[in-house]
Amino acid sequence: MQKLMFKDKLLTQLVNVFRQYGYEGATLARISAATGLGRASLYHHFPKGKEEMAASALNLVNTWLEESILTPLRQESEPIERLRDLSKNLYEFYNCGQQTCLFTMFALGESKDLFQAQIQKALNVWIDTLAQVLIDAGLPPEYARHRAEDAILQIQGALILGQGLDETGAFERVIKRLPEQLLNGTEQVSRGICLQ
Amino acid sequence: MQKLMFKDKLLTQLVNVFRQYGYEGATLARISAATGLGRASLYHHFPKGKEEMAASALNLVNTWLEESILTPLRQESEPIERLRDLSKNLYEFYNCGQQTCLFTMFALGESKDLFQAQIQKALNVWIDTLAQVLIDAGLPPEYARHRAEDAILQIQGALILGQGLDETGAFERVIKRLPEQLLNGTEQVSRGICLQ
DNA sequence: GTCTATACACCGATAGAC
DNA sequence: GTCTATCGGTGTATAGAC
Repeated sequence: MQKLMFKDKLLTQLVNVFRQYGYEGATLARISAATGLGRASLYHHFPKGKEEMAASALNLVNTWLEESILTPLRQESEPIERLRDLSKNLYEFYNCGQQTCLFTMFALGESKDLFQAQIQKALNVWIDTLAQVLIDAGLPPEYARHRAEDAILQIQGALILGQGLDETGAFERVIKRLPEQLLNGTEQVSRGICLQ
Repeated sequence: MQKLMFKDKLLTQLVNVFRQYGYEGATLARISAATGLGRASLYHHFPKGKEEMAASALNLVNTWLEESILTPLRQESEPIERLRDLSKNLYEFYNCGQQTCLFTMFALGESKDLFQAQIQKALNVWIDTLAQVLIDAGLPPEYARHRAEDAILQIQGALILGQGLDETGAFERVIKRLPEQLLNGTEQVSRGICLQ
C-alpha cells in the first residue's frame, strides 16, 4: 500500500521532469534532483535506465488520460453533458493550460522514434472515444472523426501557443467553447458558436 | 554572391537539423554531418557556438516567415484573396504538413529560456498581421485577434498531431478551410464552413 | 533500497597546423 | 576556411559497500 503510493509519487515526479525538459533534456541529474533519489537508486527502480523511466512516465500519463478523460467520455449521460465534463477535466488535466503535454514532448525530436507507436495508439484511442460521443449525438461518423481530431489538435496547439506567448488565454477559450463547437449542427445544439 | 549563397545554404541545413532534433538533440556531431563541416569549421562561422547557430537558424525562419507569409498578408488585394494565398504559402512553408515548426521546437524543453523572447515576438507579429486582414474584412478588432490566434494554434496543433499520428490529413484539412473559417460571418463570406 | 565511487562515451568548445 | 587533435565537463550506466 505504501509502496504503491511511493512508486506512484515517484512516477508523478518523473512525468513532471519529462514534461518540462523533454526526453533528452531530462538528464539523470535533474531526475535525481526532482525525485530526491541518487542515480543508482533510480536504476534500482528502473533497471533498463532512462528509457524505462520515460516509458513508465508515458504509461502513467496514459492511465491518467484513461481515468480522467476517456472514462467520463464513455458514460451514459447526454453527449453535451459528457463534453462539458470533458472541458472541465481537460482544464484540470493540463493545469489550466500551463502544462505541456507529454505526448507532444515525446512526439518531437529524438525521442519520436522511441515512443511514436505508443503515442500514436494513445492519440487514436482518444480520437475514437471522442468521435463516438459525437456519433451518439447524431453526427455522421465521417464528420465525427474529423471533429474529434480537430478538438485534440486545438488543445495541443493551444498548449503550444500558451508556451510561446506565455499566456493561457487561448487555451481557456478553446476549452470553453469545445462542447458547443463539437456538437455544432446536431440536434443537441441548435445554434453553436463558430470561432467567435 | 557565392558567399551569400553558401551561408544561406548552411543556415538552411542548420534549420533542418534543429527542426528535426530540437535544440538539445541537435548535437554538433549531427550538425557536422548535416552540413559536411567539421566542428572547428562550424565555430569559425559561429564563434559563439551552438547557441549562435540556433539563434541564426531562428532568424532565418523569421525571415522566411516574413517573406512568404507576412508580406503576402499585407498586400492590397481582397482579404479573402490574401487568406487563400496564406493557405497556399503555409502549405509550402511546412512542406505539406510533414515538417515541424522551429518555433515549437524551441518553445518547449530546455531551449525555452534561451529563445522565448524572440519566439513570443515572432508569434505576436504573426498574429497581429493576420488579425489586421480580418479587421480589413470587417471583423471587430476584439474578435480578429482571437481568430488569428485560433488559426495559428490550429496550424501548430495540426503539425503536432501530424507527428504523433504520422499522417498529414489533419494539417491539410486545417489549411484548406482556413480562409473561409477566418472570414466566417463577415460580408466576405456569406456562408462559411464551421468545423465540418 | 540507498549510497559513494567510478567507468566510459559523448557533449560543446578550443588550439594550432595547413 | 577547413582540418586533426584535444580539452574539461557532463551524459548514461554500473559496481560494490552499507
